[in-house]
Amino acid sequence: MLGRMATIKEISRKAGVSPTTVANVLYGRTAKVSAETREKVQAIIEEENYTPNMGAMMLLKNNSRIIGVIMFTEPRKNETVLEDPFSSAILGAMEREIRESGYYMMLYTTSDEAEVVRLSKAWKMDGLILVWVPGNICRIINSSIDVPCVYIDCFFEDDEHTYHNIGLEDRMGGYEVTKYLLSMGHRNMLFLPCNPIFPGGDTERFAGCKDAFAEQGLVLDDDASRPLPYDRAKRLKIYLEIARKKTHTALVFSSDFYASEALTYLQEQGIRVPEDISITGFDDNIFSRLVQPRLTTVHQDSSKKGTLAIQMLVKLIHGVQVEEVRVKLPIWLEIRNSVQKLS
Amino acid sequence: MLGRMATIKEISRKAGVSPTTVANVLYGRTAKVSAETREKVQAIIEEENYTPNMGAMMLLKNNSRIIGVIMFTEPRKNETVLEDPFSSAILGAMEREIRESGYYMMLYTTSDEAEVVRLSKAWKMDGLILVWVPGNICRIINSSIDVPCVYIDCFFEDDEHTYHNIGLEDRMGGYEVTKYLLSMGHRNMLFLPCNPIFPGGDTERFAGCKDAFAEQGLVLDDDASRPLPYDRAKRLKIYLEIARKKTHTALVFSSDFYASEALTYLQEQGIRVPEDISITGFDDNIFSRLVQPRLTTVHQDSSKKGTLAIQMLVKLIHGVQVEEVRVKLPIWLEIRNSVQKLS
DNA sequence: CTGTTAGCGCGTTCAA
DNA sequence: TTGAACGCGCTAACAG
Repeated sequence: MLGRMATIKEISRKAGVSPTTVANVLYGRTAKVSAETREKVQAIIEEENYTPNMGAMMLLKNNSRIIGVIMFTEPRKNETVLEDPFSSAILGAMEREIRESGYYMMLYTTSDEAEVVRLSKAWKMDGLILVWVPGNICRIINSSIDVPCVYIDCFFEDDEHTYHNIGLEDRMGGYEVTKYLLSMGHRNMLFLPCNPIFPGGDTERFAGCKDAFAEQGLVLDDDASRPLPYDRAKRLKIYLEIARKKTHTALVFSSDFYASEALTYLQEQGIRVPEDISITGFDDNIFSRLVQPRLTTVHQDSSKKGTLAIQMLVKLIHGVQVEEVRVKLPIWLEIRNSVQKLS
Repeated sequence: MLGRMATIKEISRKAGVSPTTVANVLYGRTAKVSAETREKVQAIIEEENYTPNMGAMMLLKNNSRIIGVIMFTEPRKNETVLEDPFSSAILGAMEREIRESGYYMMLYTTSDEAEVVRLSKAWKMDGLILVWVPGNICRIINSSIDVPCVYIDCFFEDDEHTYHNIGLEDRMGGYEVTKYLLSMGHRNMLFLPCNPIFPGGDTERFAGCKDAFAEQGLVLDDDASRPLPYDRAKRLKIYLEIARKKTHTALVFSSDFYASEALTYLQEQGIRVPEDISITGFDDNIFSRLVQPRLTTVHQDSSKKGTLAIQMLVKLIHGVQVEEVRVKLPIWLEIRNSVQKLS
């Protein structure tokens, strides 16, 4: 307990045996140690609360039992991604699953693939979780890293590598919400993706919106998508501008976070939701149930993404073949009160 | 880039020099290496994207540059604490500060102090951040661990050890909000702490509530505090029961999370806020600005807690004396629309 | 002046 | 039941 952690050498000295004998006791090689010695050594091991020095283990086994969790931030985005409640749900689930699987979690935020490679090798990581990594960088990482990688919400540009990904029925999400809006009489909708730079989930969701239009023999063109900036003040300006123009009857957001931000702000500016403009979200997290009116939104299970990702990664680490390489978790539409029926 | 990380030995072999020469180049001992050799070796180092094996470093230096971030969960609380937006704000700030200070972040959730001790020693951690640790466990940790520890939102039972803590003007928070309620004519308030087990911030806040009453020559007795259970369904039942009894005119919550939960739920049950009952929050996070009416709440800067904690820890690691051992970050009352003026 | 050999830190296994 | 050797980075001491 006190002072520094006991080493095998110290324990062996206290017990008056060799380090090898201590190791034999530790690993239950009873055939190699007399019962008497075994008990004496065991007692000291417990007394000293012995745990191996992970540095020595790394050197010896060439691995560390560390799972690196890498959250990609975009270079332009200065605030930390972790503050998003969506990532904290995933993170919480991962921490738990990593710990319960007997691994350790190293958390790192970056937008530099070289750093990821260096980190994983310096720490002899057993595996990596990569969240929101752009497709071109996934390719670099997969060809530079030789330990298992599981991606979360990533989209890949090539098929040279086998990518393991935990994703979502994004396209179906866009489709479902748009189909609903159409059924409520909306024809002029605006899609507001979160992410101004990378193609990814947002692109898929917008494709789903188009699908719903096409199904009705209608066309939703590319002008109907307006990416949101990272700066809150700029976003608010955009919300107001759009609502005042009255060219759209419905705003389709790609996250509950921005949807509730817009809803709240527009109300403060005297614009009624859904009477003046309809709003939909995406995620079905706590935000969608706090605002008044409650947000009609697309449900997804964020924690499950984290849990599944770790379970898949641990399988890969153990060399178990994973049948489903690209998981797409189901979504469903959660209808509440933020959409107006148009006559 | 490809395959495993290059070792000094491999680089020395490629350059046709000894490992020592490579080390001399790495550490800029120019006097010991000819300019020609230096450049040749330097080129290979960069080409191979060399980084030291952290396991070897741990063995050599007896530290790891790992900062352990330990989130205490209560044994009864099964859900992960990380999903709380409050902890994600702190966490995000810490991740950033740790990375920018050149350390690595290992994240771990537990309620077992022995595990904390073992973890910190096995990994030769340079320092620890401990969040929401009960006082009796702080004592054990401080006497068993010989690396710097900085606590966040902890309360200590003894003065044998020097505890470094980043906390909040909790008592002042309870005082300010209660003073405001009194000024609005409320005399029957109920304080609803988050944490049914440990004394801590909630106790301080409640003491602040009593201070405000005492200042007016009034008494707030212990019945005016009702801890909330972790089970959501049970909480909702409590909210409704209290509101229906009409014995209290104001509910003083210890977090925006529960305050907005209650506000939303009571509204769904046909109870008007603040006309039928007033509600106040604590934290001033996004929740308080999403609900309608906006929550009157006590402001605190969660991210700053994380940043300051890491800055203090890094100082301690570097052996720098820290003048302010127990930081209490300021709070202020944020008045919005969830409190009714009583005549 | 330039470069090398030797040895430490720790846990594990093979050969003795 | 034990000594020796290995994995890797770093530095003190030493050789060319």
